Amino acid sequence: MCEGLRARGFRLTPQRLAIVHLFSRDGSHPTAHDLFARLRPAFPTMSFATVYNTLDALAQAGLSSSLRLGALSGLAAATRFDPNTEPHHHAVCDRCGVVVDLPVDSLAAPQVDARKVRTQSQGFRVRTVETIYRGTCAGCRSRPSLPPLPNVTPEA
Amino acid sequence: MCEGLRARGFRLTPQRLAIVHLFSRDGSHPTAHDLFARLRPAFPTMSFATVYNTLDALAQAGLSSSLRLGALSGLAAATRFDPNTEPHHHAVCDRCGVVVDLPVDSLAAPQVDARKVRTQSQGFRVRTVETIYRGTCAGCRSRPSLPPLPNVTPEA
DNA sequence: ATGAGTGCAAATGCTTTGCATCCTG
DNA sequence: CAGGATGCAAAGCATTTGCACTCAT
Repeated sequence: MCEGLRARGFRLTPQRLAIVHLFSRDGSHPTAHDLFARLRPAFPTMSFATVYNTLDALAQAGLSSSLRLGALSGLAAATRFDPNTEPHHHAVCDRCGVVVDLPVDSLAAPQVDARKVRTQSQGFRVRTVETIYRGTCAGCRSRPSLPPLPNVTPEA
Repeated sequence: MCEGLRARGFRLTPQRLAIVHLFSRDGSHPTAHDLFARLRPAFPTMSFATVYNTLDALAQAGLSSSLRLGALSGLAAATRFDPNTEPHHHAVCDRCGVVVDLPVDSLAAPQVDARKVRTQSQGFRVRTVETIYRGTCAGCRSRPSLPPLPNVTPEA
């Protein structure tokens, strides 16, 4: 992932290396705050600007994408970031907020070649397709009642 | 739509009637600010709280849904609201931000019964499916270069 | 009349920005 | 050693909330 940044002309600072190291192995779709919180111990002077800046650099290099899933209750909806560059869907748990990646063939309705489809009556040229499945994850289903629901990002 | 609100026990105030009247005929997926701006001339004292409150009431009555599509550039991503309660997809133009509804059968990949599918390895029980096609709309494709791109909500 | 709804303003939370300083390439 | 990157704090926005007042039912 670092090579990708370097190839694009981005400088590899210690902060970026740390962010990339953490983010690239993180399948939890962390928010900028999540990453920031985990980096602060090692980089007490780290700022949000740097986290966002690096995430943006990764996006420019095609090494990450962002997800806006909306809030669960009245909380503000933070952008979540995803290092998975393979085509995939997302499943979001309504209760605990966990987000899991789904390979494109794991459901009955694959998104296949819709990318090139030009939607008939509207003249749209489609470039990307994004499918979100909302429901309840296994953990929350087996749990008796709905727990207090902390601030997203479970099983961190 | 008003009946739906009344049936749910919501009071029909002049403000709500105006919001519902405007919103129910609006296929542009307006933001709260869009509606507010169009209502202010007739209701100089209208507040955002009332707009959000009414949109929330409509959502509770199952008469509208919300869309979080993310910002086009660095702007904050406003929630867009949709009075269309039929199952449908959304196509979003990367350039001008326009959002159009797509009937479920207008593309090769229908979302059909995925609602009841339990995604294999993850144990998720899926309740809703949401598909977003991103690309370029007919108008922007025919336009020579990329125009300055004002603050979303084109052809209002 | 009674409590849901309204309006206002302040608060909240995420994200961006300006600018002086730092440090990678 | 030049310009991209960082850190800090303040600014921006969308959205929510508290509270006193109003009005639909």
